[in-house]
Amino acid sequence: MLEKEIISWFKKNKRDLPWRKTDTWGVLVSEFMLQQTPVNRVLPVYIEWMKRWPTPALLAKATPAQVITAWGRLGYPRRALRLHECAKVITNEYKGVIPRDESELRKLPGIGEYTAAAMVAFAFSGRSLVLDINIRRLFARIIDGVESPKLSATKDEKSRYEELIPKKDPHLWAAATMELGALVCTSQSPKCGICPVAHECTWRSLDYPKSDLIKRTQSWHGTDRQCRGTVVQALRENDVLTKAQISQLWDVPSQLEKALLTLLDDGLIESRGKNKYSLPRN
DNA sequence: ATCCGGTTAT
DNA sequence: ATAACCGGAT
Repeated sequence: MLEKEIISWFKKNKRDLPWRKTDTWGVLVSEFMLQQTPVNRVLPVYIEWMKRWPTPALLAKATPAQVITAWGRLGYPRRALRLHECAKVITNEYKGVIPRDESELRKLPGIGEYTAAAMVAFAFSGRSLVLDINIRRLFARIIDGVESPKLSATKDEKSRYEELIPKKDPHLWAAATMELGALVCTSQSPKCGICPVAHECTWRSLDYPKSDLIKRTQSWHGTDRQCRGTVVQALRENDVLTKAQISQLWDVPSQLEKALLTLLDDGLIESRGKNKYSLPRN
């Protein structure tokens, strides 16, 4: 029985993560940070963040510059802005109370399909279909007998996995399958030797057929993303920078020009007078 | 040089 | 459906 084995494995082996013993706001902050960023990198930033802004109302009063700076080098700083916006909406339109309803959660900035489901499960101990890449990979293997899931979850995948959610403690099922996927059924060199359900894993029974899926690896050096990241980091470290100073940071002027425009457009930087830039101050 | 990860805009 | 969006670890 998958459910019993996975949940009992979870109870014995789960990591002691700070967002597993906090309030709904703490869970929300952690989910934003964990979108596209591994646990180890999130941990220190999360701790400081919650110390500084322990409620949505407090974060709502911060400036974008403070928020972007506190986000540090987690990557994709638009997430920091969205979390900030989210805190403002929760404060102003929900009286500071994070909604428990999945469709309400979906309306908030930065909360998509995954995060809404994760909040229902992890913040409210409710029933929802939580499908992150770890859970999808775990199910692909033990249920479907393939090494890797599709790029995005199909309707078929969703309806079949929906039926696996137990009536009792559905949130434990979400947490346990995610943890098993993250710690044991890893993408590279899965630890089948310590897997509580190795004996009923379809992929294993088939002798680990390889997926021929080509997973495009995103390049980094010399990309627009690296250029943007370089500019934002420089502005974390300097209140104001002239365009001349910023130009020193990147050797392809046209690319830098584009980065400045998109950063302005995203609200990640602002123009301060003629040819000067800073993080947004209000 | 490759790996790991959701949301949003088009 | 596809593209754009980060950066530390290995």
